[in-house]
Amino acid sequence: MVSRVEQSEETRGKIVAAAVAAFSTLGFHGASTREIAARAGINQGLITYHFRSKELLWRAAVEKIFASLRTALVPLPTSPASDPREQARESIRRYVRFAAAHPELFRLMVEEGKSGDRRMQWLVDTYLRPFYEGFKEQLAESLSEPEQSLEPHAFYALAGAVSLMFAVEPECRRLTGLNPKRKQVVEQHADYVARLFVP
Amino acid sequence: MVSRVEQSEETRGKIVAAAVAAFSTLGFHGASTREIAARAGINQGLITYHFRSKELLWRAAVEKIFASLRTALVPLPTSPASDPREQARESIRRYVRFAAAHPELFRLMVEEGKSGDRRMQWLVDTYLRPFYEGFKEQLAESLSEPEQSLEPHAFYALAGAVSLMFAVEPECRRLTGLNPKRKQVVEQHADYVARLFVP
DNA sequence: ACTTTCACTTGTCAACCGAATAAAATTCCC
DNA sequence: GGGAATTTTATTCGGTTGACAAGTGAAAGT
Repeated sequence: MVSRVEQSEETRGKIVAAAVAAFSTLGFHGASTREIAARAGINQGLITYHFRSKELLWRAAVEKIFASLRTALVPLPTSPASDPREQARESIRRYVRFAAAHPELFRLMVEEGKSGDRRMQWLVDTYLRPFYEGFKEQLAESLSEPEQSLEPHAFYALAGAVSLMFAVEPECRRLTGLNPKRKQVVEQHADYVARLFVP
Repeated sequence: MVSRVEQSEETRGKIVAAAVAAFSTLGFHGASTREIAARAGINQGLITYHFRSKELLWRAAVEKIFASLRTALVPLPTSPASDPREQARESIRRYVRFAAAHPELFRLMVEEGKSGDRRMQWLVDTYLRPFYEGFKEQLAESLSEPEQSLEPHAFYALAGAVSLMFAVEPECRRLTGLNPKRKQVVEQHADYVARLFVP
């Protein structure tokens, strides 16, 4: 962190991290650049300097979220011996672990998916569709069920079942007394959802 | 609609209806009283007049959403001949139909559930917990599975699987080409989720 | 008929926050 | 030490916020 470029990249990183949290919980309009700067512990002017505009910062935040999603779900070295259904279950478990560690993705997708504006369209076309196509392929391989037209239903049912508990973590805590961040709770949810979709 | 009270109640109704839509899509802070008044086609001053404050209007909006949920899920006259598992499936189908007709509930719950503030606590204690307790009872009756500790997982998995597709309707449209509001699509989702949770 | 009540309208206020920019200060690199 | 990249400080101009006070008109009560 001595060099200037490293310092600069660290600053950008702090801003994007704060932006991810702020945009996902407060929405695009609700999250002000001042708020983001405060959370990042940096100066508000730096946001314009590094990202030119709030919208471009938002895109950088979305990029970061999907980058960590790709990292988390990168295909494992397929052990040919194991049951394809068990592989599918493990994929779902990994998705649950990601949703628990990064509730921001679901929050942001719901926040943006409610409206049909330009940002949502960009988000779908740029990041969500590739992910969805990958999901369809994996579903076809692992389960090989003939209900092809059910793909949208399976996709949204899975995403919702996997993520909701972690997206509304404070609510879940108060309602059930369960802390969704505890590793044991995450694993229980992972196993529950995995067996639900791949009995 | 000649009498003064009828007129007044109609106005209150229009305001609350607009508030439900606005709060669920824009959040509490994002929805301004002016915006709500515009959507309701009434004067902004009337909001203060009828509800005293924005917060009390928000509570009225929440009350209205949960009232329609209770109406939609009121227990059917139990036909003793039918399979309890099929009854459970039908309950889930009715929940799906409600989520399709009223995506506002899920949107608002996610919007508020993300934070742990006073509004969320009031919402959980006043409306969500009674609903959750009812859900647990019905689950115990219909399925009588020994996995009691899985209730929170089942609850959130079900709620997410049921509702997400309709909560992000514009996104779903663009991503999949499917219109979640079409009756056929709703029924397909209802059947998919019902069979998923009660095979 | 006449007064009171009440839903409603209009106008306003005082505060606050919005993103973006410009200029000044600091730091690193050569 | 000169110059460039990064960061800070200060400001601009604008718009929006929830709430309220005073005024209007029509229905309700008597």
